[in-house]
Amino acid sequence: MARVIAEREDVIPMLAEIFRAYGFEGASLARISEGTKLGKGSIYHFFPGGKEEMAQAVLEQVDQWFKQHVFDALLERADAMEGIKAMFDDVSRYFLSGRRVCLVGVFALGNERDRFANRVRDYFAAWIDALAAALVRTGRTPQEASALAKEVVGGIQGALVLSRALDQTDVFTDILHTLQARLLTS
Amino acid sequence: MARVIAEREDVIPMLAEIFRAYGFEGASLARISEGTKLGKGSIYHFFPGGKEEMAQAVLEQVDQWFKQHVFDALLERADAMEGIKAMFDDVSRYFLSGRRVCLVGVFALGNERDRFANRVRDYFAAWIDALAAALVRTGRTPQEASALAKEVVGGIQGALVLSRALDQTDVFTDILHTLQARLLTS
DNA sequence: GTCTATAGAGTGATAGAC
DNA sequence: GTCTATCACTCTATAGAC
Repeated sequence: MARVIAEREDVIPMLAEIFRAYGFEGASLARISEGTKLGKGSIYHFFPGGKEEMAQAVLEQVDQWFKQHVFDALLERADAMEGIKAMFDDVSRYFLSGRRVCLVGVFALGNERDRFANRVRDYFAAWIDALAAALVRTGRTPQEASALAKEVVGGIQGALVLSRALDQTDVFTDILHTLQARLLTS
Repeated sequence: MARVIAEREDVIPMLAEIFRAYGFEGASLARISEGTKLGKGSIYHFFPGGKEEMAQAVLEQVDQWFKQHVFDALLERADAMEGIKAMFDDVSRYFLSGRRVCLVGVFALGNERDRFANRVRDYFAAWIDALAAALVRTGRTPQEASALAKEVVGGIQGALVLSRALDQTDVFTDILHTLQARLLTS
């Protein structure tokens, strides 16, 4: 038995979905073992630090995904408006039009926040900074840009809460369209 | 020995803070016992249905608070604008300027949502409907009013996520001011 | 033999229910 | 307080690639 069936990298997305669904405390090793189809031995082989290390790895991967797909487009695209449009497209796809929640948002609301405070803060700070920088390039003042960026990033998190609460994905897409329209006009 | 130290009604607000802080699964009986200064026996005397009944009682009380303070002001004040202003004041006070999270929002994001789906849905639906009705009375079309109400209620939830993530209460109050300004002008 | 990925019995602690 | 189930985690034992 036992040759390479999975690698650490392959396990992280599965862990992400489990932490998303159950939070940090609710993600029991039984659920993780079931969700990854891995025995405890394999799990602790990949993550000797236990659940803490698993969550760190997941947050790290979320960070990297947003950095590559969202933040870099906002910061580096020659046309800032195009970068902002790309952000909304990527975010809508990433959150499956509201059916998937934001792991960092879930952690921010729970007592997990204290344990992962730096990562949670940095994730949102990086997003707000990147969006604000793009908005400055569209002609906003830094003050306007910062306030708008916070409103939009917060609005996206709220849209996730609301669409899940009402169980209507169109609430998520409607709010995202409204937010996008506010950034691209005036 | 054993005289009435607490009543069921007195326990509910304490339970609310525990569920807020730890979520449904994270609110262990040990934490509940410690937070309420009640033995397990007393807890099960008040809530024979266990944690499920405790959470239902808490959600019920949250519903009633919002109905009395927020929804009724929105629906019944002669001056709809005044009702909207009162909503923002009450909400800002209720959430302690962002330091306290929304219990229903926390439940909406977690797998608790399925267990309490009706209550979670009804809470947000009632809020959105009451705000939209007030906005119609300020001269908006029903379509505008509904979209704006969803954006604002979602925006408040997002402001809670963001202010906790960044650990800055002024993010919450800033976003609420922006949302309020959007409703009271144009 | 060594190394890595696997499975899972077994640990004490703690869970919720009563 | 007592119950059983489950918790996170440890440890031993395996199989196959070098």
